[in-house]
Amino acid sequence: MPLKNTGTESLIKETAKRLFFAEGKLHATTQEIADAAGVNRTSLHYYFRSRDLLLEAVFKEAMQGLSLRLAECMEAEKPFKEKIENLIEVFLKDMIAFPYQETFLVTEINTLGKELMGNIQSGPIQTFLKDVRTEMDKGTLEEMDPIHFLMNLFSLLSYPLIMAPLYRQLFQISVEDFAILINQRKEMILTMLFKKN
Amino acid sequence: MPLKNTGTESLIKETAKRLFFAEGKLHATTQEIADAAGVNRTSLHYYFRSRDLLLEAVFKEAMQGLSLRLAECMEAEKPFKEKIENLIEVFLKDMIAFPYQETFLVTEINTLGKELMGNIQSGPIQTFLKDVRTEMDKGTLEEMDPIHFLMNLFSLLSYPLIMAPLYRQLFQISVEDFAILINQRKEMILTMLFKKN
DNA sequence: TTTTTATTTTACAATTTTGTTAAACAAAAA
DNA sequence: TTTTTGTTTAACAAAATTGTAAAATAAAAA
Repeated sequence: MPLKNTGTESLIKETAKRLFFAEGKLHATTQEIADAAGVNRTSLHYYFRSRDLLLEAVFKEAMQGLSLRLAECMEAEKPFKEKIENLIEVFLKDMIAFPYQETFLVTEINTLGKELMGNIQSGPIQTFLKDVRTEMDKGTLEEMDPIHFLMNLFSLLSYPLIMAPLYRQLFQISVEDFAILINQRKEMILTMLFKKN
Repeated sequence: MPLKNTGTESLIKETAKRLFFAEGKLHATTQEIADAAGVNRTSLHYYFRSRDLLLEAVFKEAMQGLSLRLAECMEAEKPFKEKIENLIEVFLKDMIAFPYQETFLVTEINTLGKELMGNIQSGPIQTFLKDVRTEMDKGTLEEMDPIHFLMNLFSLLSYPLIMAPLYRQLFQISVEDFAILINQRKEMILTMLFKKN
């Protein structure tokens, strides 16, 4: 079964991801995607049959990637604090490259429905939540529902990057100065999350 | 000049806001908006001329509202900590009602361009940033760029509500349990932001 | 080489979405 | 009452977007 595999299929998918996740063009048309990929729009139908199926493929891959990244960070064989440090680095890097990935996921869930996401491994997260609880018992973390701890972590990580265009206006700062601020956030988040003493 | 003022114009605008901001239907069509409002689609053109102009109206009003809410919270005649408490209450309430408002604003900025938002009063924010700096000098707040403090505040406030559909899956919790968690966040955010001693 | 097969493109069709024109309607003014 | 004016609707037109069929192309297989 000889596939020529010109790479067009993944080119289209990656281009769609770039438009959706990196550039925030959440309602990009098939034409816009094809143009950005430098291919004929019909190729998009050849490989994905319809726009909806392309979106579904993009959605599922993103979901799977997120799930995998989470699991890898959470199951790493490291002391708790190092795990968190690594997690911050990994997700900060991802958010800088693809700030609108999560936004895409949520809005697609809202429109296409939640059936799409069966791919989530909730196991690693549940065990990690227990690790968080253990740390709280040890006294290294403030007492709270472990879910709050994780939500706080991802809030502090993601939100500023998602809302960058808005906050640059509100705070009247340049793209460069904003980038500097973002680079300071890893350390800052760590001091926010862990107890001082 | 007697206007009959049947309220249709604002009905359309409020319905659009509901779809965009509350239900997260970020690509609602004019037909969907008209149907949701229970009016003929042509009325939408009668009052707003085009879809883009309706979006522009919605965008500008939301931006103005946000700016106003911010200014009112920040300029209030209260001790700093009470200001923050009030701000959390105000914005948490708003985020519960309209979780996708900020998402809408950012994605529209990305597509329609940044020309739209001239309406922002940056003055109140700038003076408030100085207040934050003063509090840090007093020692009630952790030392950091005041912009970080504000970004942290809004991150912790907004992000969990924006990403609720995603996080409910990741954490495997029901809508009800999630709502309970959200209700705990005001107190939790306060203890995260202010120094313990 | 010819044949086969996967891929790409062209041309066209169908559907969806938006926008316009003119008529119908309803309430206040004359 | 009739007239006027603002509002709503119906019917139609235009544009944008998606989808399909078949032809052209190019690379591997025979």
